[in-house]
This record gives sequence, structure tokens and C-alpha cells, in this order.
Amino acid sequence: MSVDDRKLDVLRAIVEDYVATQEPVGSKALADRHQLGVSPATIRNDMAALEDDGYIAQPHTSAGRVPTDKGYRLFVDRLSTVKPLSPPERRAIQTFLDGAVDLDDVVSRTVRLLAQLTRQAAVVQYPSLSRSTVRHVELVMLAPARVLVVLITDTGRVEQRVVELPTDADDVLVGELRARINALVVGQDFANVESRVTELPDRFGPEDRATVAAVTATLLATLIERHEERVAVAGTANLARYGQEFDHELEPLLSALEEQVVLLRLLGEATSPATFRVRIGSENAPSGLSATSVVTTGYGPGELALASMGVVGPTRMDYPGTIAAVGAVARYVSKILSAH
Amino acid sequence: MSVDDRKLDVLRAIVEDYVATQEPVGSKALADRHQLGVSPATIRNDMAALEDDGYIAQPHTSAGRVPTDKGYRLFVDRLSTVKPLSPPERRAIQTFLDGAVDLDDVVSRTVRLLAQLTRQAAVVQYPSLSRSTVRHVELVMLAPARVLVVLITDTGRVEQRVVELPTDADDVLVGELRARINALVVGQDFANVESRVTELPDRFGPEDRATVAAVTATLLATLIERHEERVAVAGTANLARYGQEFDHELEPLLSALEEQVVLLRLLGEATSPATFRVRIGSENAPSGLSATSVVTTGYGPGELALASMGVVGPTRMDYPGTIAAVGAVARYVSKILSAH
DNA sequence: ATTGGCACTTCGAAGGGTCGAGTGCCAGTG
DNA sequence: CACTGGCACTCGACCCTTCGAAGTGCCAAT
Repeated sequence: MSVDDRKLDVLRAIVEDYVATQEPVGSKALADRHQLGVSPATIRNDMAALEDDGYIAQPHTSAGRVPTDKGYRLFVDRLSTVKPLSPPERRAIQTFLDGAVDLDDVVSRTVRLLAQLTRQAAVVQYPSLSRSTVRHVELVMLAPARVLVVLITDTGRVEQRVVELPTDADDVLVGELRARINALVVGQDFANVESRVTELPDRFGPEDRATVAAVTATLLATLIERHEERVAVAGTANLARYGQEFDHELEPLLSALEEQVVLLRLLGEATSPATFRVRIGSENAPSGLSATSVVTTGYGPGELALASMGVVGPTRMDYPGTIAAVGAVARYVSKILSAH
Repeated sequence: MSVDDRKLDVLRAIVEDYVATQEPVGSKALADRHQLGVSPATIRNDMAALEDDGYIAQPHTSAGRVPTDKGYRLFVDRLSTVKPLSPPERRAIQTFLDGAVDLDDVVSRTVRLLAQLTRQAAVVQYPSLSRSTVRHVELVMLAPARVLVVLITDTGRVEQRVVELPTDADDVLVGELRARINALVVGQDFANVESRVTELPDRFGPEDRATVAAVTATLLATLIERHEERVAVAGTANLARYGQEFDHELEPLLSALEEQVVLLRLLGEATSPATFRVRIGSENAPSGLSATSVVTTGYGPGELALASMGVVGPTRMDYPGTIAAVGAVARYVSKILSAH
């Protein structure tokens, strides 16, 4: 075993011990707890080298070492092996998610499950509309000049919007419009809907065109605006348990977790399922999450991901365990979504 | 002015100063900051009496006094006058809520607004279904043996559920069923729906009865299950700012705020609009919120409340200001809901 | 290259002294 | 009889010092 290999072993050991104990780890403790086959003095030399390279740091002169963000990065990229979930955990995922009744329920159960499994905060993005297709458009007259537009997607999602009409309409017109719209857009990708309905008003008599235009405009607005996605969060209380570790700065962290925009950036582009993105500490700056690490993955039926889910925790999280949990949940949710 | 009146004045002054400074208040400070017209020594006597009666307490022998839960209770019930909102605040409420596009949006804006106005955590219950009436029921075939049931209420809320049919159905049957169901239940109160649809399967041919029964059962399940209401929360980060005041016990508090059940109990029975419920400290036990106070009120169009909204903060909150803010927001949301 | 030994640094806990805020009580006063 | 000024007392906050434990870096030895 070459010297460099042993230095990596030392780094791995430091990360594992520090994650477990949350205390700076010294050379003696390392020699005792791990079979490195060398004396504390040798380990000290390696530690000094690791510190020169920026992988570890000491809080103060006579303390043990703590991994830096760079050290965690190396650990995650090269030193960790994914920890398989225990059978009880697998069972828990199944029984918990199988009870879901609709898409909202799937998401809300997923986010709570993730938070519970990882004992950290979980974030789940609702399946993206932009890659969905239209299953059905329903128009409901609420009043002579007010119509409710309901959009149903193939992922089982339902969006709604009220339209105020410029003039009163009747059931006949609305029925006709409903039929025509559905004929045009059912089965279509969201991206195609716009081009397909633009000419629709012209197919109606002059007196109805404004009404039809109002409805189609709202339909398009629903498609686009909801592209600004929704996100579910759970388990923020778990972060409070780590409390002190965030420099007593829990508040900006909680604020960040309440902001859609920040969360969406956090989840970022959905990676394909079965691959992960791990952002560590300062890699998250300047989002108010620079003291945390984020593990995300994409999910969705089939190969390409509809959306992302992930977990937010202290940089000293159990990366292998967290990655395993996120992966297992994402796989199971993807399976459920395919079934629908 | 009788002695008892002055003691109440002293209590009021203690509450106000303590809320403002977050530090135990002593007799000298009281005499300086308020025009009580008596010397510190006299105030001390009154304070001793107030302490005997359990309205205030000292953290330790040589510290100033702090209001007890009982003291806050008396303050809220008898000593405080509602503080009107500033014009900018009123304007903020209007501009912020007027932009809402649908019911979900109204609720989410409301909860964020409340959190921001009071700088505490806000909780808003979705308008209750049990007092709603049915506007429309839509059935959409997703697959030969799978139908999406969409329920639209007069409050603009949309509920959805997928039904697996025992046998394949066709468009004709579904269309027929849609028409019959709507004929029976549109305009009906939720409570009446069950009796109106029970006999529906018998009106169909024997081969279709199981299918019809499956759909009506799901419809009823949607009505009932969603009676288990949804709740929106925002502003938990604000509680972190008060951090230390909760005995460093932020975690159970955040946990409680993530649990639907706890929140629903918290909001309790919707009081009629324009009346408030204030629960102080230990009055919330044993819900994990015994270190907090909760101000709630009902809201909804017309006289009777559809649901509740409220604010959760430290017992040392600014009660008059909080009550005013909750009231103003509830009134404005009620107005918006009436308009729809 | 590795190791045992050793001097050195630093933190944190423990102990002790001082200070100030605030109290309770009491005797005195209009 | 209610109020007031005075006074002794208590207790936490703060500061300082001391001391031990933990852990390091370096060096000479193998």
C-alpha cells in the first residue's frame, strides 16, 4: 500500500469518525479505532500533509482535525461506498408510499418519508409540467361571465384557474369550446399546446371570439405559470437538532427553506434517475445554505427525470447513508409514477 | 384611582416593557418609564401582591419581574386595547392578496403575509369542505378500467381521485354517469351527497352496477377524507429568531408545526369571524407548544367561518399588534372569498 | 519510512472575587 | 392608612486566574 493510499485511508477515517462523534478527531483516537497498522506519530505526519493540501483543518492549534468542504468532496467522490438500506427501512418505504391516493399525496408522503429516514430536512419538487402531456381540459360555468378552466395532465396533476369573460356565454358555447379544445390538445406535449390553440378564436363567430380568446389565454397562462414549480418541504425540525453546528445561525437556513426560488435552484436541473448530485457547504453559496450539504437526485417514470428530490443537512452528514436513502425513495416513487 | 386599578396598571406596564425589552423589569425602571405617579417602593409592594396572586414571577431572587401565563391572560382579557394597523400595513395586505389567482394561491399568500406582518409563524387552514356545496363533478377516462374523478366546489376548490374499475368501461357509460351524478349532486351541500347517490347504482344495468358503485364510493370518500383538512404554514424562520426564549427547545416546536394533527387541534373549532381565541403558554399543553402563544380567528364569506387562521409566537408576543394583524388579514381574505 | 519521546500550545472547566441590579422590610410622614 | 426613603441582603453576570487534558510538531533513534 503506497503512502498516498494510506493518506486517503486516514482521510476516510477522519470523516467517518467526525460524522459519528461530531468532535475533532486526533491521531491517537484514529489509531485506536481503525486498523491502520501504523502508529499515531505516522498518522500525524499524514494529517499534516492532508492539512497542507486543504482536506482537513484544525479548529485551533491543539485540537484534532476536522474535514474541510474539500475533504468531504474527496470523500464523497472517491472514498465512500453506498450503504445499502436495511430491510426494515425498505419495508418502511413501501408501506408508507403504497398508501398514497393521489399525486399530492405521493409528494407529501415522499417528503416526510425522506425527512424521517435521513433525519434531516427533505425537499421534493412536484413532477414538472413542462414535460407532461395534456390528458383533458374541462370547462365549468360558474356564472354567465365566469368559467373555471381545469387542466388534467397525464401525470395525474390537476390545475385550475378562473376566467372572467368579456361577455356572457352560454352552455352551448362552452360545450362547443370544450370539445374543440380537447380535440386539439389532448395527448399533446405542453410545448405544443400554444401553436395548436392560437388560431382557435378565428374558428368561432365574431361575437364569441373574445370569449374564446380569454379562455385559451388562461389555458396557456396555466401551462406557463405553473412551470414555476411547486416544492414540498419537511423535516426542518430535524435541522434544529443539529442547531449549534450552523454557527447558531438557524434562521437564515429556515428562511432559505421557505423560499420557492431558493429551493428550486437547490434542486437544480433534474439529473437522470440513479445519478446523484452532492453539493457540499460552500458550493451552495450564496444561497444561505453555505453551512449545509445537499444531496439530490432526479426521479420520474422511465429514463428521463420529471423532477428532483433531495435532502438538506449539515456538512457533517452521513453521506453514504443519505445517498442510499434518497436513491431508494426516488426509485420507489418513480415506480409508483410509472404505474399510474 | 383605587389600589386595585393601580396594580393592574403596574401589570400592564410590566407586560409592555417585558415584551419590548425581553428582560425582567424592575420597580425603578417601571417608575421611570411610566407615569404611575408613585415611587418605586410603592410599586414594589404592588408587585409583591401581583406575585402572590400569580400574575408575575421572578427568574431569581434579585431579578426583576416577568409576567406569568396567568399575567398575560389577564392582560389580554382586560388590559389591552387592539392596536389599529398602520395605513402602509393595510395597503400591503390589499396589494399582496389581490394578486391571488386561485384558492391555493389565496391560502399561500395569506399565510406568508401573516408571517411577515407579525414576524412570527403563521398557520392557515384551507376552507373547510364540509360546509361547501358541489359545483360540478367531472369524470375523465384515463384507461379502460381507470377513471379520474374531479370534484369542484363552490369555493373554487378542486379535488381529484383515481378510481380503478372492476371491469372496463366505455365513454358512453362514463358520459351517462357523469350526467346523472351531476344532476343529483350539483348545488348540494356535502352532507346531502351521500343520501342522493346511494341508489344510483340500481338505476343502471346489472353489468354496470359495480362500476358505478366504485365511482360513487370514491366520490364519497373524497368528500369525507378531505374533511381531514389541509393546513399551510409559513414563517417558522421567524421563530428561530426568538430562539433562546424557548429554553433552547426549538426542535419540538418545529416538529409540532409540521404535524397536521397538532395544527388542526391548534386552530380548533373555527370561531366566527371578528372574534379571536388566544391561547397562552401552558394553555396549549400538551401539544409541544406550551412555550408559545397562539392567536386564532375564523374566516370565510358571510357570518359563519369556513376555517381558521392564526399565528404562533413566543408568549412574550405583542398581543394587541398580533390580534390586529390577524383580524385585518382574516377580514380581507373573507372579503375575497365572498367575491368569488 | 516509521516510531517513541517530549516540549509546547490551546481550550475549557473550575474557582474566586467584585459589581450592580433589584428586592423585602421597616420606620417615618402627610 | 397609604405612601415613601433608606438600608441590608441576595444573587447572577462578569472578569480573572489556575489547572488539567488533549493534541500537536519536531527530533533523535531504529
